[in-house]
Amino acid sequence: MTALTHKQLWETIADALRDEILDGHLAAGSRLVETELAERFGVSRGPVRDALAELAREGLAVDLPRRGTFVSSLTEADLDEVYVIRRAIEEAAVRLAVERASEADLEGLRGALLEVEAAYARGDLATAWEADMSFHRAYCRLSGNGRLLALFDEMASQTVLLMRTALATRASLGWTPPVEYHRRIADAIAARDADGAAAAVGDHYRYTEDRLFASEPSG
Amino acid sequence: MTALTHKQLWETIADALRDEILDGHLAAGSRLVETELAERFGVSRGPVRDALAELAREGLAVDLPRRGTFVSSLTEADLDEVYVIRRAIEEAAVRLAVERASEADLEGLRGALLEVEAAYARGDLATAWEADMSFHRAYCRLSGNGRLLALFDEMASQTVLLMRTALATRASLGWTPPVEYHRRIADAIAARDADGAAAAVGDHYRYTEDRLFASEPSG
DNA sequence: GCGATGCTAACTGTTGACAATCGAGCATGT
DNA sequence: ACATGCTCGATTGTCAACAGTTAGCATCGC
Repeated sequence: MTALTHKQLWETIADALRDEILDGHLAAGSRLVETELAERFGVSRGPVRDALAELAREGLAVDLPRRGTFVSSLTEADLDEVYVIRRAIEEAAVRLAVERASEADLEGLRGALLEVEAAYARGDLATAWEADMSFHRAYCRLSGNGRLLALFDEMASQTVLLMRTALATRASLGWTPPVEYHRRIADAIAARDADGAAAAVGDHYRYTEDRLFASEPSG
Repeated sequence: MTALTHKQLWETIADALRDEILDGHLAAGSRLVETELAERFGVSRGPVRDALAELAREGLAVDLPRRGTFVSSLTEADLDEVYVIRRAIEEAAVRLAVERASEADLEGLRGALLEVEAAYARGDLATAWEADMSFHRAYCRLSGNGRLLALFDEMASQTVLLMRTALATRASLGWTPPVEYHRRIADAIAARDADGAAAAVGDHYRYTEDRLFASEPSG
């Protein structure tokens, strides 16, 4: 807690609180008192205030006016909501990407795809997840729609957020990398096949949601 | 500027600034100095700070760390971006609405539709616009996806925001109410026809975007 | 004359204190 | 015993001042 070069102070506070909430150290419904937190972090209430606002924006906390801020509980339904939105915006994204992507863009997309496959192949789940997200982000960027990309980023962070809750165990159980879907998406974009790309994205998410929600991993 | 019962102080400040920006009194690129604004509104820098953060979230201003806040310029491209996203999430919304809507829900949807048509019929553009938005919001609510609804609300406010800029004149020129599309959407949902509903939403937005962007309103 | 360096002014990020507001608990009246 | 009103404590919303940083400019050296 010493250096803190430039990375907005309240951002680091938000990170710390986010970790505590997701790790279960702060139970759902707990009160987040500005004064307490300010003292605990050794700062004033200003940055704490901003951090709480950020958490509220992310859905991790809820702010009752004149009452205080409380940590909200996240369930599987939340993750389902996020996936529905991701599917919708990514289908739109690939349709635009098909029209706008240059050859260099397509090359970059293939590169991202290879990274995902390589990471999965050598069993490096951590980087595989990151590369996975980067791949999705890549074609969202190719859409040329800044707001769409920002939206994806928001939903992506929500995804990793929700994955870190109780769902984490369950999600990691029956997980099989959706690499083939990724390849289908990339190929369809390269072939300038909008419908095919959108369908591939749809199949990707149907597959993922089935893995996560449909059946209990009781075997 | 006296009463201000409870409606968050910074919200009224944000409203005032938003108006000034959209009315052109604050040119794009202008600096929004916290101290100045605080003095102008007769408050401290705290609420002003929150108001500027809100404007930044809305995309009306951009915040450079340690530099200040500047009003950003909005173009037709922004409105196009918003419509792309609205179409994507509303297509997803109607698909969900088809599965979840009760008979009472469908009745409410038809009611909203009638309000839109009535307002358009008697030439009351102002309420027609509001009713129009309410209709769209209605089926987004029926999706049962809270995040999706929140997203729609955000995009809806962005729409009215962008409509108030220079686009306002242009938009109001060649405008023809897309009532038939509304009816198609409502009917498809009532018929539990997911593909039809999504297609209707798609056609609606294709029509709207054509009206707005495709051709200059040069007669 | 031109580039680098140090200064200055302005603005943001942060701080600790003050005031307004809300909920809980208690006293009081019925 | 129950409802009602009041007071008190706790907590947020707000404020004015301080410190750190950045951009712009003048000065100095080459």
